Amino acid sequence: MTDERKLLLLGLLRQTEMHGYVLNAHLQGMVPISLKKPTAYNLLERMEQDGWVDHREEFTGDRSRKVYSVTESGERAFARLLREQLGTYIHPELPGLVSMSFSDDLDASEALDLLGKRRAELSEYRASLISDGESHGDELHSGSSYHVIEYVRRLADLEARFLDEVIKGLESNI
Amino acid sequence: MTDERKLLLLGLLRQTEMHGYVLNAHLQGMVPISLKKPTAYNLLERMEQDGWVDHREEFTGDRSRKVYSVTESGERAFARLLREQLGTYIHPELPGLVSMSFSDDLDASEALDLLGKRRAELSEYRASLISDGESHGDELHSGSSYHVIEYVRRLADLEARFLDEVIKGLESNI
DNA sequence: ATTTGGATAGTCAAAACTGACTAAATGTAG
DNA sequence: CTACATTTAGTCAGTTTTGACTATCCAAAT
Repeated sequence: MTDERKLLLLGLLRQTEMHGYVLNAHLQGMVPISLKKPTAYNLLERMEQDGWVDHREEFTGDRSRKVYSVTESGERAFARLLREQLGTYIHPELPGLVSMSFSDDLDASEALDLLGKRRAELSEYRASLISDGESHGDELHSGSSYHVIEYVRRLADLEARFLDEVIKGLESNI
Repeated sequence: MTDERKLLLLGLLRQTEMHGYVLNAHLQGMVPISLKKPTAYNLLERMEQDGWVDHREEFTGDRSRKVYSVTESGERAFARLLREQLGTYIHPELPGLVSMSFSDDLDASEALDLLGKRRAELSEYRASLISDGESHGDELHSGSSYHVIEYVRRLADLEARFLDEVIKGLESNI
């Protein structure tokens, strides 16, 4: 997923130049993709080597920070990556299904307990999506973002229904 | 996701001892999780170092293969991992959403083209799930597997609806 | 009998990712 | 004003993952 991460960084930097830490702040809690701090710094370095981004040193008081911005070449790379990725379907990995597949190796009552815990965690996550309401994530808010946010919600609901069905199935043969 | 991969390998080996290549055959096309050959070999090695699995050399004609099986300690590890993972919700990464979020940086007609291509690829994937019908993946077929398979289908349908909505949205403001 | 092509079995070097760490600046409670 | 916690900014070493490669075996075609 390197390319998707690069696209994300370029897309954010294109809107506002910023330094690594701010970028990171934007990334924490960004729903669709995970990009940890060290990865972000690493990608910035590599994109700088490729001439996609550029940085100037900024001094706040004594301390220097690297403020990154996108170059011409980076703009072209952004467009290319965007085209590439927009036109390609990649099907998501679904963590947690393996254990579910083996759940019959536990006795039903214990499996139920555990799935109940999982279900609670899912509810919590789902709730965090609701409470965000419209104010979610400031970034990525042009046009189709509404659809994206709605999609993330529906996916959570689908997961919930799925879990509930599995739980019901287990309950019936306890 | 190392732990989930380990759980998968242990779960398969518990059912039938086998050597790396067979394992790999089972893994290719297994829907929920991706586990490439070198990763599988690497995990087997590490789990052997931890005493979770064991192997004997088997000679077919001239050639030797390592046939792996799960040890006592591996059984315990399996149970522990299973409990851990069954009781934990991990929310999936959703590749492809970043580019969708930036789709407005292309003009609508081009974005539509590209999303059309993506949509076609999704359809193809969805169709491959249907055609598998009941015969899918032999492994992981106890109890809740029906739910898992059904869930994978519904997810694909949700993705399709989502894409269609985005496409419709773009069409309306072309 | 030999070449060709695919299935089988695995290895390795390189890339990608992240947990844990450092260290400076900035509050902030006493 | 000073000790302590928190935020800001970044680095690094280690683990994990994988693309690409090697090499053997078998079956069928030539």
